[in-house]
Amino acid sequence: MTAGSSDTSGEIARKTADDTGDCSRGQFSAAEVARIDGTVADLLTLLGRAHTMAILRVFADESGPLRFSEIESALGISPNTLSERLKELTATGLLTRSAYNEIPPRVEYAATDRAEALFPVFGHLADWARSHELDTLEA
Amino acid sequence: MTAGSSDTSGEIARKTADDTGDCSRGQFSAAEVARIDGTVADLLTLLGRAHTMAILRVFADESGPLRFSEIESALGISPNTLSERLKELTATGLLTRSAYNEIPPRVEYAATDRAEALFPVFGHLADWARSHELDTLEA
DNA sequence: CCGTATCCAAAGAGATACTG
DNA sequence: CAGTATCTCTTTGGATACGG
Repeated sequence: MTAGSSDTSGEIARKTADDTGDCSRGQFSAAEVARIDGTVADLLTLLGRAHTMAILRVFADESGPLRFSEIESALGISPNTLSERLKELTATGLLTRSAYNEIPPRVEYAATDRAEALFPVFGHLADWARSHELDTLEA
Repeated sequence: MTAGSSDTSGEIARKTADDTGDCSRGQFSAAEVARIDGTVADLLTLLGRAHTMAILRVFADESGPLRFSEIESALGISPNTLSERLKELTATGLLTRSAYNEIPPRVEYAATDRAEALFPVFGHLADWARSHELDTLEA
């Protein structure tokens, strides 16, 4: 990581002053940009999947570890779907999984700092949605 | 769906209040938050679809109107898929479509201010991806 | 309690051919 | 040139039942 999250915030604050989002371009090689581009696309694909945002929002709301059944009953989704989402989110390092060998067995999921670093972006998206007042977003 | 969640957006904003000094957040009704939440989720679903990010990146790169065949050959995707994405993007107000009755016919697509306002968020996502150096994002 | 296995229905995306 | 019409293959998500 670079000099910490403060420089990221600074870059974010500068925002649209000069152009339309090629703040990553110019100082990075084409391959670098392509790799980051793919990463962002993959992330958006994951976030776009059913219930992923809802799951993350539950974690942002509770700001503490959650158990499988808690999320399941909070969202009302089938266990296999929830299991897949949790696997994906732990695989990308957005959630951690802690299993305790107890009876009854207990497994706790918690949001990582990666996820916490991502939450502000959701805030920016919410700002965007609010300021532009979309109403035709339904396909 | 998502019964029980109240002011999720406000919580997110408070936890990470070090962001770009953007507009006020925290005092919105549950219905308001729910609407914005759905809008953001819909947006992410759209952005997560195949080629959507690539299409928008082409527009961010060229910063000018583009024709159907230009995008088609630039990305190498089938015309029906591209047609769907363009319809979705124009429906959400991210692109405009201008048809000219000429021979040969000419149609130009251009990014709207909504899209331009969205590009910085992509920059934030890129910053996030870079600072956290994801490598396990592939499903 | 925490999942996995299996099956099924629906949506997504590409290839190809064709029209105004 | 700018799409649309089919067709097909794959991916995804849910219901249900069962196992550690």
